[in-house]
Amino acid sequence: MLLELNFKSGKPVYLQIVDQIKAAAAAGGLKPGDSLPTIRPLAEQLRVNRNTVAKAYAELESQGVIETQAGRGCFIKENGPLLRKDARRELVAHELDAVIVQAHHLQIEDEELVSLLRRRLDAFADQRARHRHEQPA
Amino acid sequence: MLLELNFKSGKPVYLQIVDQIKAAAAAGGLKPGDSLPTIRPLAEQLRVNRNTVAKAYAELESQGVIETQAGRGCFIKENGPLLRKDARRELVAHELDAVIVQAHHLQIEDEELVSLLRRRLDAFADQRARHRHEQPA
Amino acid sequence: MLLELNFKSGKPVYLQIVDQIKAAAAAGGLKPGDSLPTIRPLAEQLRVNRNTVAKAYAELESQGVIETQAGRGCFIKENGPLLRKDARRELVAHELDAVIVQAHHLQIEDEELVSLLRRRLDAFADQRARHRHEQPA
Amino acid sequence: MLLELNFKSGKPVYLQIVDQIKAAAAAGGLKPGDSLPTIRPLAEQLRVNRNTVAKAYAELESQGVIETQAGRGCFIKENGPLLRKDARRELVAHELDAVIVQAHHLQIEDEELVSLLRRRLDAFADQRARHRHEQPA
DNA sequence: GTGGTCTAGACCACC
DNA sequence: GTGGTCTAGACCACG
Repeated sequence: MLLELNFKSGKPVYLQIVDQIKAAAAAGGLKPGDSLPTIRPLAEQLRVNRNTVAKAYAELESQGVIETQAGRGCFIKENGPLLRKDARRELVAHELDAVIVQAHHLQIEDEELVSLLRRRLDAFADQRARHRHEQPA
Repeated sequence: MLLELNFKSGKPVYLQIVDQIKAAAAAGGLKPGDSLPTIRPLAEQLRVNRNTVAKAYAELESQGVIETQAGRGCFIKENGPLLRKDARRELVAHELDAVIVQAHHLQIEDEELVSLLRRRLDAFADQRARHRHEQPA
Repeated sequence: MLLELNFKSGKPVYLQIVDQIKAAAAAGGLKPGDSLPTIRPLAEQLRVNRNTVAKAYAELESQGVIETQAGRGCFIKENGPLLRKDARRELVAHELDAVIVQAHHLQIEDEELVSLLRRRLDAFADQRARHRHEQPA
Repeated sequence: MLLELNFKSGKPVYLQIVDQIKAAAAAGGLKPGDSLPTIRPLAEQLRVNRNTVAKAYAELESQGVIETQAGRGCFIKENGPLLRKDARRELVAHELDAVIVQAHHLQIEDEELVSLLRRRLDAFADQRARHRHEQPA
């Protein structure tokens, strides 16, 4: 688990933490049940205030990505599907629309966008496979 | 020129204006020399504070997309530097990664994501076709 | 909108705010679109730090009860059902179980519990009716 | 004497123990003079740190519910003040209100809530019947 | 004016 | 040791 922060990006630090942990979970680097680094040491390592990390973890918990047990630590959650399929698809569709607009600005053809998506999906799948291989549990 | 604002997206309103105008310029809806609506009527139409539109125009000018001629109005400039293909692809790839992570957390399969993308692309194409039909100009 | 805090209850202040606003919304005292008191004045009135109120509002937003528009204020949301029926029922069932256990301890018969629930539901319905009557919009 | 802990509820574990023992005492499941399980086996059975059970027992003693006799064990004391019916009903009514608010936000109809309560009551009754059958003691 | 982020430091409850 | 709450005060982006 390696987090990299960019203090100049304008993106809130706590959100950078949130997104990187979500990405690690999605890529298989963090599996359900895994424990996250505890707040204080992580804050120290990242040269950030304790509360900033705490806010990131709180956000992750409210998004249902992790589970925090006061006095024990924070853990990656088993993911139970809470939203109904339609709602989930709509959320993603909304994000896709933003990408499409952006791609259109940048004069990237529709078919190229699709193939780009396939390539990135493959990259993620590879990562997950590698993680499975490294820690066959 | 039709701007659509989303007040709930969290994305700053002035940036939505900036991006949509840039998009229209990139897509050919606005051509070099075309005049933009003046601040006051546009603000009224969008139900937005005049400062917000002014800020958007200022941002566009500082990015070299438009040119304001005091007392006359604002005009689209000759198009600025277009990024190299690789760079543009990388930008979009980065955005796609974020969507992929999100889709994974929402337990949406890879293939479903691809088909969702295709469907949204089709929807956009339809829209464009309809616009061309309405304003054959 | 009148909030009353109990600083000795052990219950976090920000949660007291959250619960009272949720209750007001459920009882009809706050309707979709209504604006909430802004953070700073409310904090002053409640003799609480600004951040405490902000945390309460953030929690309300993440629960989908309110909508915050930076620079404008916070508003009660139109409620769109996000979770699917099953999941919602399960959440409530879980809370009911806790009450049942408690009632059982206190030697309150099943039938009495049901009639107690009916009485409280009626009380809420009355409140809502009164609010509708006071502000027939 | 059957204790059920919920590690995810946010409610401190030691308080869950305290409340359930108080409840059992109030309901007559534990009578004055009855002995409580000793700390170590109970901690083992509940999969909890011994300190947690010890803290619960200390709390119970300080509340005058139990009495610890060094070297012998812990016993239920002559009963403290049993709450009047009204007071007990009010406690439960207060908890029901919280559930009603929650149900309202989840858009669950009043009648559905009542039927949900009935269903959960039945489930509990079934459980009790099964327990009686298994341990006819 | 609004809300949002971050820091710093104190205190608490829990395990 | 863990996470959670609250305070106080600074700075920023937005309208």
